[in-house]
Amino acid sequence: MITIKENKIFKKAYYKGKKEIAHNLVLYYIPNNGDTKIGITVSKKIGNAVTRNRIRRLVRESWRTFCVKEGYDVIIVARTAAAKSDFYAIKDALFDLLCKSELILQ
RNA sequence: UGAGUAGAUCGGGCAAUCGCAGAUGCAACGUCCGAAAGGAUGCAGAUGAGGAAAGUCCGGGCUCCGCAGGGCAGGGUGCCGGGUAACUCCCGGUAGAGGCGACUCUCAGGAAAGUGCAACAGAAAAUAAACCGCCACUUUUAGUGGUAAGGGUGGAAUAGUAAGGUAAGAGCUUACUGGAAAACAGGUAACUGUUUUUUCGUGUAAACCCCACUCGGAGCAACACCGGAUUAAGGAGAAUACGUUGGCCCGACGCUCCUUGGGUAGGUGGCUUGAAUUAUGCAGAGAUGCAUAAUCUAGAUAGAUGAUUGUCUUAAACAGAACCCGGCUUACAGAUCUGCUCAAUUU
RNA sequence: GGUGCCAUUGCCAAGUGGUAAGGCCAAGGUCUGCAAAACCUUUAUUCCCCGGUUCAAAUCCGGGUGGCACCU
Repeated sequence: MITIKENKIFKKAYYKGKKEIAHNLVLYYIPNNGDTKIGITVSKKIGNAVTRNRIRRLVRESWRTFCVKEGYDVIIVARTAAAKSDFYAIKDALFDLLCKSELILQ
């Protein structure tokens, strides 16, 4: 799993990329010419450090179970409802988003 | 048994599968990224967030500011003694307040060194004073003098109660109580007790201030090293000037400094062996100190602990290390243990 | 991670212990044929919250909450 570290790519995906929305997650994606990278954003509005860490881990664990097409920058933003979601809710939401955006393989 | 009070400990456990992090060992000495410094990549078994990691309210280590120097200004602390690396911390005591009690709480120096303030009300708010009243005298719907007992105001009115005394009164006198001072005794001290003397000028210092002690500034985004890139334009000063030591002056040190614009801002160290943890013993009333033995117990850099299943008593509260320690404060479901107090009952 | 600042009416804000100025907005009135302008009147009661000092706290002291800025 390769993560996005530059602020440039985040901004580029927000302004130029496409997006899909679920009730607790938002997915931005934009094609690049390399490996698929993932960036996870959980803002301070959602909760304290423990809550934010937990959401990030759940998203990362869900991402690990899916096979995704090569050549995209993908950014996942957590919404306020994600603080009360358990693992299965986040996994289902992420699956829906990946199906809608046609990034998922199989 | 119930109610309370003080203190201590824990803060989900175990097993299986998948996944993450750095270090160690083995393998490899290659491949990939990069201008370089350097980084990534295989396998293994162990290890991997807290009592508050939080707030950043104090104190210290560490690093830099040449040394960390002097003075002024400014800040902090404030009953006494002790502990500590240090402290707005802790322990023991004193005084005051609360509670039947165990016990708890307290920013607890000085108001007679000086300055200020005390709105409204009230006669008067501080070198006392005289509105009503009381008493005496007179020129009698009033004035002069005496008076602090009584009235009313206020948070606060020059100590309170009783008796004597007086024209009326007054610590004017006496007794008791309160305060202050002195002597003696006890205590390291704060202070306590006894005796004597004295009628005894309010409150506020979390107002300025005084006294005693104490504090240089900044913070790991500090700082050091390696490598790279850029160095253009304008301005100031040249020893009675400028800059640094983030308030000022002295002292010390240095020769460059400032403004605007552009470019580059990558990596490594700092980083975890420490006022460390555990156990035992000794000293002490306690905080704590000393000695011996054993142990190594996160170190990331967009930031590592998660998911699933089973099981146990319950899908556990508050909550995530970021240089490191000692405290304080704040948040917190629940569980366990110990000392003590009060009430009821039984023996 | 560290450092600093702020919170007062709907908005902008003044206020160095004695009961909260001013402007804008709003509401009502006067004026006008109707408006605007002008003039008059009204609107803080938990001064972000909790405790303390004081006779008395928006103000002084301690703790908390929320917001903002800077250091990369």
